[in-house]
Amino acid sequence: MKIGDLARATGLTVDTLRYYEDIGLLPPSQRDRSGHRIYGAESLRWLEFVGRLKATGMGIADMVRYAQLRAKGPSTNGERRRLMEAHRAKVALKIAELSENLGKLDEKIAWYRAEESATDIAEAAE
Amino acid sequence: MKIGDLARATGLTVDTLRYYEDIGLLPPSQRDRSGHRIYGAESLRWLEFVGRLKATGMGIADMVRYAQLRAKGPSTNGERRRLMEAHRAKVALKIAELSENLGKLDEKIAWYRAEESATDIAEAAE
DNA sequence: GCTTGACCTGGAGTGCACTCCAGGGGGTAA
DNA sequence: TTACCCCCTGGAGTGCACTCCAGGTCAAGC
Repeated sequence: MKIGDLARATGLTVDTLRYYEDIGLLPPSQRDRSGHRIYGAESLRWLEFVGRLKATGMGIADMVRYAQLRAKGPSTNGERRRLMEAHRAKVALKIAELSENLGKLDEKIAWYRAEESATDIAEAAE
Repeated sequence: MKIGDLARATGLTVDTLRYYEDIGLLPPSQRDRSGHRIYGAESLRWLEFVGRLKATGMGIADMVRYAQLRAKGPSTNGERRRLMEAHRAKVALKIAELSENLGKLDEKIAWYRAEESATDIAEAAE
């Protein structure tokens, strides 16, 4: 799989993939004899995982830290688990915050609806 | 209330408040005779609302749009309600996405725990 | 009367996460 | 063989949301 294929498969751009490699978020890939990057299925799986971390609000620096531990092998499992647990707690908090704010938004929308009804009635009475 | 008081009350910085005024997110305030900004309780309430929009991922440009409609008065109620409804839908989607990813994180954590248990057992057998 | 602290303005600088560009090479299809 | 598309590198540029700074005014406390 060449970089363009991986880009299509992940929804990222070719530029983003090269950027991820630069900063150490994507391990340096194999190259074919003309210097083009070649990727396997494991790159796709890793980027899907990275996408989930990103979707849950993890910053690049933290993801790179995780990637570095992963590159060191199974001896870092404990530390990686602790990172995931800490991140899980943040995500749970974020969900709680969003849910609370969703309630406030609903109140606001209900208020607007009530205002509009009041206006409609006032207009109907004219 | 002076700008420093409002900053303390909202948790924003003085710089951020002046920036919000510059871009039209905070209506221009009254000034005292030496040119210092003076705010009332309604500024605090507005900024709390803005904070909720921000916490739910609304960008500055959209918040400014909403602020402009608000400044135009009740005739824009319908449009403001529609903006809130559109935003509510995005927030609900975001919550669903986060919840799904929380599940995946839990699976990952469970996997690490299982690996660690396996390692413990192997070590105990040595 | 002088220092201190909060405030003012306009503009430059920061951090993040990309995104784009110039200048060049390689493989294949008409 | 020429046109086209994808790939390469190093480096500059972008958009967002602030954040900081220089140089200055003003009111209050010691």
